[in-house]
Amino acid sequence: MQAGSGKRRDMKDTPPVFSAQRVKVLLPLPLSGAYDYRVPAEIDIHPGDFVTASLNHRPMIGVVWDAGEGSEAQPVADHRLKPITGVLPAPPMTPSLRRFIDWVAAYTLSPPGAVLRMAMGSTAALEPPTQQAGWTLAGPGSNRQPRMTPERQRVLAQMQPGRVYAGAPLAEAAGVSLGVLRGMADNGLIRPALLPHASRFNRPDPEHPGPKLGGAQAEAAARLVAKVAARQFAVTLLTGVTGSGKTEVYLDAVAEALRQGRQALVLLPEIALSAQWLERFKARFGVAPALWHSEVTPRTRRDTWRAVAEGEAPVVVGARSALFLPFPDLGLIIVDEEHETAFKQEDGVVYNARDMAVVRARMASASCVLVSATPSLESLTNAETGRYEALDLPERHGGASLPAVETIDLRRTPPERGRFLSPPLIEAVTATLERGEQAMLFLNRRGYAPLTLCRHCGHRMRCPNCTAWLVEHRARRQLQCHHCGHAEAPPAECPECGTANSLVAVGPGVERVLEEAAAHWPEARRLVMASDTLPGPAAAGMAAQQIQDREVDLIIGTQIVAKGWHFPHLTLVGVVDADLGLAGGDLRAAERTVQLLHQVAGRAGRAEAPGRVLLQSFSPEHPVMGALISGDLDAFMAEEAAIRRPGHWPPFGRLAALIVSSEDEREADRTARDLGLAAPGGEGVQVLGPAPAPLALLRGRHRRRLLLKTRREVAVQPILREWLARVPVPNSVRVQVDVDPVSFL
DNA sequence: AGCACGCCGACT
DNA sequence: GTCGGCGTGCTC
Repeated sequence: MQAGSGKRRDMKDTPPVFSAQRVKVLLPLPLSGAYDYRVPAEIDIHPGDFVTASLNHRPMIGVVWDAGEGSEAQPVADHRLKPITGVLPAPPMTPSLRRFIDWVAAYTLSPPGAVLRMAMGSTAALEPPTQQAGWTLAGPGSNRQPRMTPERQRVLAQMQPGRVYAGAPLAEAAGVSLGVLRGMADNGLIRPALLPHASRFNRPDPEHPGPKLGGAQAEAAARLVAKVAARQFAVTLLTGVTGSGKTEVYLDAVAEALRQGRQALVLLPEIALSAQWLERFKARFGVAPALWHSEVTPRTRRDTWRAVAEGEAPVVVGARSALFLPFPDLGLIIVDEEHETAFKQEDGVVYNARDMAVVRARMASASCVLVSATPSLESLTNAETGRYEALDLPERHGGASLPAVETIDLRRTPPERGRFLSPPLIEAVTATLERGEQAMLFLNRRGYAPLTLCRHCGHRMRCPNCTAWLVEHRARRQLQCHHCGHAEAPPAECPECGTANSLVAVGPGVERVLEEAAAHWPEARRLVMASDTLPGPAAAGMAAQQIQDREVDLIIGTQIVAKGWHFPHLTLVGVVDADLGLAGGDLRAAERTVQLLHQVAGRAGRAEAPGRVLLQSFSPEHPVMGALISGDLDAFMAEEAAIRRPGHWPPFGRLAALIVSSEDEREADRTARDLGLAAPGGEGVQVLGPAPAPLALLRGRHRRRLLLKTRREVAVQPILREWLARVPVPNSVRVQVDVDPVSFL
């Protein structure tokens, strides 16, 4: 064929998917849409290609996007178009992922480029893979006769012709130093070579002998396997009490995805705390899966992204951002602990990974499984209406019984003054420790005390940047704000009235419970589990191991102890403040408290010994306590539904929040008021606010909230778009849109 | 996201 | 007189 103009003629003859000379390129920046670029004649372009082009005289990597339906209001004139400068040697982004990005952008009202940025992992991932240097046998051709030492012989014994070996493992296997290898190369015994594209991702073996599944488990697993084998979009809600073996059931579905030659993604709310989960995966498949979360190093990140795109990583376990990885053929998405609010991303693109997982599965014709012992009302409602299939595992695996839950009425049996453990709880812990069993005290509050107060003038130590008290961390001799980074040393005298030694700690945190525990049980080996005492996955995994190995008698922990750990020797859980999550006007406060405390309770008594759970409460008659005592969460959730349905609160209606924030309080107020005056209305549409956000001051920004509430059948996005377009927002003010808010802060 | 362009304080 | 502070605004 001819080159040059001939090539151009060929391109013009191809079906006009989009113009031969002009393509839309989406750049990973928060721009309003894709930009047009010129395609040079010598470059072959396809939708989804990763391309380089310059933006504002800077080289950028973007993705060739499909031609939009409507043209831009003012398209850039042909002669002003910049050219595409190259196509990167990476697998093109699949139509399924491109549609997903567009969908998420439209749903969350985010610029598509901001969503694309999440899907690009890092731009370094798009460069060709690095190749590692190694050694191979020199083979015939060298007629020299180098000296053959025992070291050198051991090296040669490790090597087969035609294979390339990495230096360090080879030297180690032969029991020699790297210098020996270098010397052998100098003598022509071996020569340097590039290692083949290293696959650091082992292929999990679906037929690896895993744990045997019981009757109900086997049945549920068969249902999930059938769904995956159908290669169609479907959503299943898998529920079952703690210890019923949900993980093993859905790992069977993962195995089926592997047999189908498709990929599987497992989303966990906090991957950093998943050491025990990974062990179960290895027990089932023989190898570890690929990991994806914010703490993965850039190098591994890049290799993982690449391996996913090339189909080399068949199973990925990750945090919510893994949802945007470039799977070429995704067959299954598992969302474990689907009720967890950690799936909601609150900054940048505000999205809920649990909900978006369903969307991604739909676009990939994949199966999606939502898993929880305490499912959200959203998912339960979807199961009830038949949108999701419901599968339930009713019993604890291996015949273990659920723990007995009781309340301790703090009005009748209060702790001693200035203490937080009531006599019945102290007695129960003592008895448990005397039997040689483990006990746990749960309090969802880090630090020593949530409030520091001047007993002389009543001054409270508060954060200069946020509407929040400073939390005392006594071990670090600090007062910390848990919302921004602010920390200061505890002052010797009250900053307000100047009285010395007048500041007192009010209320408990885990550190203070530890102090009290040390006084009651000085002999017990105590361990605090909180996000600030267990920095990172390794520390959390080690702590769990210590507990399993009975090197700890008493665990004192915040909510991280609720996260799916298996503590076989733990028989007593004491909840220091069961009322804690119920304060504040949050729509989901009761639901979340039940979920959290039920999960904590589930840590007790998993093995042979039955468990006992004691809830310290000032309102033991509260429905939340009733639900925990009876264990009938279904009835509790039905009651929640009955409360929310008449007012069209989620999931029986839709919500979107507007957070107006500015460093200038008056500007924030004015914009919030303008938005309120321009509020949309009509059938089934209501706007609440503006009102100061519960954190009216956060990181130095004044915040106001408006809430759009609509009937379920109303789409909120067009309403929001028109609303925001009507109101001018000054540059100093930011308006953040949160569709389906889960937090009311 | 960068990186320019733009108007007001302390230096050779 | 300039060097430079980072506030607004554009990038096909």
